[in-house]
Amino acid sequence: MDIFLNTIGAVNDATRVEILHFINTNGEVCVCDIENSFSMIQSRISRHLKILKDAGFLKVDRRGRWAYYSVRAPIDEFRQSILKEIVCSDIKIPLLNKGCKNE
Amino acid sequence: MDIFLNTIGAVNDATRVEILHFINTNGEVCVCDIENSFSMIQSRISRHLKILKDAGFLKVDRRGRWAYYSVRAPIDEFRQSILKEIVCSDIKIPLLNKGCKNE
DNA sequence: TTTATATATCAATATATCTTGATATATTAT
DNA sequence: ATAATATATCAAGATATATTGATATATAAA
Repeated sequence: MDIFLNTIGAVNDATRVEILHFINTNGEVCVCDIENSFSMIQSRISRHLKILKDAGFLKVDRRGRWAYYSVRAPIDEFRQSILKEIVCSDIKIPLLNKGCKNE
Repeated sequence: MDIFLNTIGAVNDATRVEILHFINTNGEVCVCDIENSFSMIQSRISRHLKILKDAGFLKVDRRGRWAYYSVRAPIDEFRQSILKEIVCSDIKIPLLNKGCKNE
């Protein structure tokens, strides 16, 4: 039950669904790209990324001072079906707007 | 987004997951059967059934003074995948304990 | 070593959701 | 018509979750 509710709880929030859809669409992005694209404060983004990662939807790859997030692969059938439903639900996401000052 | 979150929100609660699994396992049951099997007060059961029904997981059939709830059929692929995950998640449910005084 | 950038986490507040007990409505039996 | 049973809904309090602003840590550049 705990794992199920953790997975479901992660996508029970509009902000996280948008972020997940954004990463699924754009591939690997860093936190400041999301921050810049969504115009949200960094602590809010960071918190939601952690929840999505802990729920098994995202993985993170740290390189230099950046944390690159992407959809975990391979991903199990259930999480895949959630991602599919998000894609089919025609959810609006902003255009990718790179936010890093140096890279 | 609203429909997606409504569907997800319905199964983002341990009580509702158990009730849904219970109905999926036992077939058509009335509210007092659930009340009696789960030892929960009636208003709580009734509220959760409404949420599951409004989210497209359950249907209700009123006969006499009883309201019989069952899993909606046919059910779409996404809700089906959620039901499947609940079945696979080995969630504990009580035995069916009929609660109606007359029928 | 100092400064700027990137990210994570904490504490406080705001917001949403759940549980309970009371009440309302409907159906059936007496 | 009255009483019993079944179900739904509301208001109040309890609990959980989200947002913000502040702070901490780490990397890299100057």
